[in-house]
Amino acid sequence: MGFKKNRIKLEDIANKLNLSIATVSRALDQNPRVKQSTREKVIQTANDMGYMPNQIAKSLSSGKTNIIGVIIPRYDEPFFIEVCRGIDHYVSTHNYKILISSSRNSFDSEVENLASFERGLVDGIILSPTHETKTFSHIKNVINAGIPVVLFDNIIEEMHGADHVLIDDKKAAFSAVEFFIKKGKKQIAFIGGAKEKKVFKDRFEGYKEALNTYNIPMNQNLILHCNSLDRKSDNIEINSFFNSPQIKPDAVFTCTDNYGLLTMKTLLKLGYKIPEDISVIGFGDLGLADVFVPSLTCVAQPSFEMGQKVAELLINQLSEPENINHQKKVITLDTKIILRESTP
Amino acid sequence: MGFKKNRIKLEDIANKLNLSIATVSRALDQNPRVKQSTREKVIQTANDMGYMPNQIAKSLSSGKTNIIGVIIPRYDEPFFIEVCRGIDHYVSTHNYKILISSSRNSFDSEVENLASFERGLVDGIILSPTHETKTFSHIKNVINAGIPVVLFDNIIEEMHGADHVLIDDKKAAFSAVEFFIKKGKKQIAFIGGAKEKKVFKDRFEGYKEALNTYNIPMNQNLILHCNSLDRKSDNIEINSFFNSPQIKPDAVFTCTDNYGLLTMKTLLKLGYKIPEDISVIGFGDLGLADVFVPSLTCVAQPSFEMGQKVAELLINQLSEPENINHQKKVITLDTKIILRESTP
DNA sequence: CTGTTAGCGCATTCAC
DNA sequence: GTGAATGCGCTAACAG
Repeated sequence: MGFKKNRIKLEDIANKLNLSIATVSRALDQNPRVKQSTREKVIQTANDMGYMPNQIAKSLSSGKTNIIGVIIPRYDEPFFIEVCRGIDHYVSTHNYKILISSSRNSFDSEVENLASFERGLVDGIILSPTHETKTFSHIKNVINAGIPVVLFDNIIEEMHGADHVLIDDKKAAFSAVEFFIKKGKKQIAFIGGAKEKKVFKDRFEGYKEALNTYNIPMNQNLILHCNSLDRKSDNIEINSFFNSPQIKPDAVFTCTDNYGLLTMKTLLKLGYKIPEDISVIGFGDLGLADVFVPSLTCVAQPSFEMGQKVAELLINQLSEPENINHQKKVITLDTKIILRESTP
Repeated sequence: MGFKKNRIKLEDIANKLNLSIATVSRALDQNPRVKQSTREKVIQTANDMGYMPNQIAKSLSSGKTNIIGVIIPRYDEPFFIEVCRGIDHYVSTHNYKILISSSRNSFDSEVENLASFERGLVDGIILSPTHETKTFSHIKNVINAGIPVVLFDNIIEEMHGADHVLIDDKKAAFSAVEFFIKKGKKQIAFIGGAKEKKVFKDRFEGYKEALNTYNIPMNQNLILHCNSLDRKSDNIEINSFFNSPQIKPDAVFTCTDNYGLLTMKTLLKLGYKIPEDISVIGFGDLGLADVFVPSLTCVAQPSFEMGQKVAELLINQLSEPENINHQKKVITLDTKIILRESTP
């Protein structure tokens, strides 16, 4: 039993003032059933003695910790950090804190993290599933255990049993490609990530649909699905893609900002002029899209807002009288294209 | 009193097996003082019944939460995220989790966050002080309350009462500027941030000392201390700095990667060739220093390692028999220059 | 090896 | 208005 020094507790205050613990507790709790003069005395002595309530004891007694658990696939992705900022921003005004952990893009780790949160440490959970996550039962279990879960990004059909927030990836990609087409582009390349990941699949769908809609034949040589997980390898893949002689795109739609920047880097090195010879659109609008020369036109994803929204959904569930028959909510946020120098 | 559904507890298992709660607890706890057959029965039933230990109850009883509180000045700075990754990496192997909160560069908020952690939620605290933080008493208080605190980055003298991890900012800046000088540069510009911030002050000292050492006169027109707090305003400041006609530097040392990238952006727009006309060195080596065209030479700061180290110091304190007369440790990590295209 | 008992610090019901 | 008693779920002495 490790004890934090000689912490002051309610009992100490009670003894000093010849009051009961209950009264001291009530006095500190804004409970009206206590004389004004007593309250003042209690508050005064509490301050003098340097009293700090024990959050753990409070939690055990009250059944709530005022902590929200957040599970993201990785830390080093500005998108997730922005979402976390949004979450933090919202919940902090409701007296909650967030406990962030990373699943490191591993399903097993996601399950582990959930289990750890289920041990009563958090009142609710916000989760962004990994691309390995194909099933929903681990999440369902937590919800059944009485802990609300709200999801964002990368949601698959099976998960529609929980509230979630996402953007319309297909539509967003469609509009970016449509933008190119309307500018007269014919050879539009697509650069995405691992095909198993829902968001990349959807964006690819949007790409295909745009081409279809405008009767532009799809060319497999203009399509790249990066499989690597770090930027260095991405760079290599993208490099060799554009170095292939068969490829002569006049526009590139990339599924992340990083892909967009790496694409521009590669193209510049190859002597292309952007946007004169070729245009590029990225996806996300975080990080340094606006710093690069030329700056990168992007599909802007409302990350911060997504965090706020997902937090709002969770807090709402937490303050509902009882989660009986909670009506599942799906929120789709809008994206928009931010025009910069990489497009005409 | 909000209750999590009908959670299985030790008592339920005990009842079902006609055992005492204590025995069940011991069986689940790897305690050797329990018959093998009993242990197996208990573990089996616990699994069958879907038992999840209540972390809060455990914490109250044991006096430790296995949570480390982390306070950083802001989320949207890759440096801090990297440090957090390092912390997480280290503590997760020691069965700890991290609770991150941001002081939003405000001293008051830092104090608040500390107080909140002092309420018994965390076993130890890792803190990176804001640049507003000029005093140490709020930290001292927490330490006196028996909660170990380890600091990193932006440490001032007064704080030497706590373990901390930092880099030698002055030396790092000195070596970068020395690098320029040895390449024959004479007009070396300095771009830093708010002068109140310790790290910027130290880097400026290093800059001055390098010039001094090599008998190069310092030119006030070549020095910029950015006062803004966001990238957009930084951009404006840097822009107007280089647009001033008096300025003709042949090299620029910047105190962050972002300043470095913004500087290159500005210079490229002005028609400079990098590194032919002018060289640039950034500081940090995070984010997209290697993606930019040209890629940015940097003083590399070992952020992830810093996180690991600071976590190690904290965990060590937590596992010491008693914090009696703990010998304060100061760890200085090495930096190195990563050569890229922005320098000859 | 197992059971009994007594906390951990606070909130809350029920008396007075 | 205030106090005494009970419980939150689990750990850890102390017995046996």
